[in-house]
Amino acid sequence: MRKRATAVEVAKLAGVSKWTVIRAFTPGASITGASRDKVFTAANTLNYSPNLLARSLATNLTHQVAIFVDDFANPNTLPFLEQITSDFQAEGLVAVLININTNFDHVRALVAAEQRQVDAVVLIGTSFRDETLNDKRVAANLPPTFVLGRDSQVDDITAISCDTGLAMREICGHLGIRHYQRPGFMSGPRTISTAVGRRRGFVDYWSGRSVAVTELYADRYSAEDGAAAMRRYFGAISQTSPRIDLIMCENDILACGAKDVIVHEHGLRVPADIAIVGFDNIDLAAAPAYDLTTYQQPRVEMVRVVADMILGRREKKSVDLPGALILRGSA
Amino acid sequence: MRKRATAVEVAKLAGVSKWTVIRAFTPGASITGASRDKVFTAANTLNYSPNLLARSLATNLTHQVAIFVDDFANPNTLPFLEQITSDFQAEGLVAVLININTNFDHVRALVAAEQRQVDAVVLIGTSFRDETLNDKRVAANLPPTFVLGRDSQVDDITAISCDTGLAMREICGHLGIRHYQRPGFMSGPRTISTAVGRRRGFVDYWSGRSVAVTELYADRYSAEDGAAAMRRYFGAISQTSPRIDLIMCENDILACGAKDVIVHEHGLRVPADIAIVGFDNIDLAAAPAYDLTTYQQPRVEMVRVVADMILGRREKKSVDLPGALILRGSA
DNA sequence: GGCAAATTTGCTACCGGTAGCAAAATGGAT
DNA sequence: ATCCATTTTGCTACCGGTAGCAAATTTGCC
Repeated sequence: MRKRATAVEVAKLAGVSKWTVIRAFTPGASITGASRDKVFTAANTLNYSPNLLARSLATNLTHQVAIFVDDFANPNTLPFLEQITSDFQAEGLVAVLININTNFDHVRALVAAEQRQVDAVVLIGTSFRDETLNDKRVAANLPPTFVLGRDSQVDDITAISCDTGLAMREICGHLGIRHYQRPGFMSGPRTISTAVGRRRGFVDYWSGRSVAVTELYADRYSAEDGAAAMRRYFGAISQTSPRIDLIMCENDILACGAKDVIVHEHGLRVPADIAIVGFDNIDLAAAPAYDLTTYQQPRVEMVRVVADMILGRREKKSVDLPGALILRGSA
Repeated sequence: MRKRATAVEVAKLAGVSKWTVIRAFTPGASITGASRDKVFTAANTLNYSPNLLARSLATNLTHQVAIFVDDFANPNTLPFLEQITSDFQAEGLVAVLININTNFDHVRALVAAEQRQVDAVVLIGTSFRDETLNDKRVAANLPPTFVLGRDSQVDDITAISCDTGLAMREICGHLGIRHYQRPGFMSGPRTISTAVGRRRGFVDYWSGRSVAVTELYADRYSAEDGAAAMRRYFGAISQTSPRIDLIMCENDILACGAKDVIVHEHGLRVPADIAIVGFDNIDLAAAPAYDLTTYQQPRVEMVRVVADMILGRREKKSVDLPGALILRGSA
């Protein structure tokens, strides 16, 4: 790799001082058209553009945002990444993607993010344990931090999420009309608060009508784990007890796994024997094979809100945004 | 956000010079255990860790790698991102995710990457136009650049890909045994060279046996576009002409779209009426609803090779790595 | 043309590290 | 205790920008 030209070299070629070069590249700086032109032609021949590393060091602003993802199994992650990178780039921000896994825990990730002086941290993915957010080292010295698509119990962390209460009222309102009798809810790992929010909304609706909800738990958010949870349920119920006639899943990928087992392993009809509802509206949910009734998070708005908060155009304050019920054949 | 402590502040607290602090944080530096301890306790109370921005500026090494993605519709992107971030983080590298789209073209992306002084650029996703790789501005001043999962016609760009020739021989060998007669191949946009590689391998196999291959083209890599291409095919053939009995798709997501149309819109049986083969082995391909015979790219090895090349542990030279045929019910 | 005001340009100091040399401290042998 | 070799520590200069002040230049006005 050839060494990049610096402002000093451009200055020499253009016959000005390096500060004039800098000014030519600083919008709104005080500089005459003539010198700007001289600088630009020189910069062009040398293929110069300012070194953002040096700029960041001096300004204490990197325009880099760390995106923490711990849920690569969930296809919903990808459209969120697309939306984030696209919106951020339009604002001059760049996304540093950090994978939280067993080899690289949240503490290492936070240290890495801080060391690179990111302007903000955005957590996406549902599997963050609550303890993660409560970690002392987290609270200590953190750039502005946001969680997408789940609640935050931690003051310093701003949650931008889908209005779960509203979502569940809309979903259950629709289901109620269909007169389902024996609802079940499948959530992911028990410690995780997204689950809590969605499950609570669902359970509350039914307990308001004195109906108990059967609870299923998947180990992680993946189709296989959703299928496994469903199999455990079928294995546990006796022929005597009445089967659930409706399963609401915490997200689509669990719902897909559940549907695979319901249809292909038990030959049941959806929604006649068991209705299924998911959450997130992943691409797969629209496939004829799944045809899932689900709920679309307001992804575009959520990301815009985060961007606005990072750029200081909007107060950092947790918000719930309304999503949209997507009616399909499964419920 | 509280201001981070600097080496000078730690030095003051520890009663040493800032260079001693730096040395305490430099593996292999010449420093006594005693002063290292003093420094570490001081650093601990101040929550200090070195500013990597400043380090990068001084060393001309950022340990940041730009990942260019232009194919967020393809679910295969996500496991690649997972593998890359995971492997890179283990090596002390960090991934800067850059979304190439109509608002942010490859030239802007390259400028952004250069300005941030990334150590390398990795292109993933299939939709990069060949012109992208040939762009003059690209060749000019580029950090080491790699393409994952496709060929490179450009010398400066190292291609790490799945051995397409081998893959097609394995796939077609399996198909040949089943005695399919009228093969079709569905590829993505015509300009893209991944398609060329896979299609050529497939077409060559059949032309070796004097069988013509019907060619279908999808506009982009998504299930919808795969479905649309399939519909166009069904719309175009007359009842008289014999239908294809096998469709090989350039990747799984196209294959899924194709299967949806074949099964749900035309009521045909897979593989009895039409066999389907995909490529990539995305999660979805394993779902009972799709049950797709496909080909697994050697993702882990590919990413390790890229990491080795970036870190200078291996010569930068295009390689083809062997993948694995995944036999399922669709062919 | 002269002069004050406004604009443009150049300058020093700084962001927080690193490289590599010089000075100081330590250790071992006599 | 002395001397020399070795290790440790401190220092200057630098990476490529930015901030903000001072000097130089241009402009507007009479």
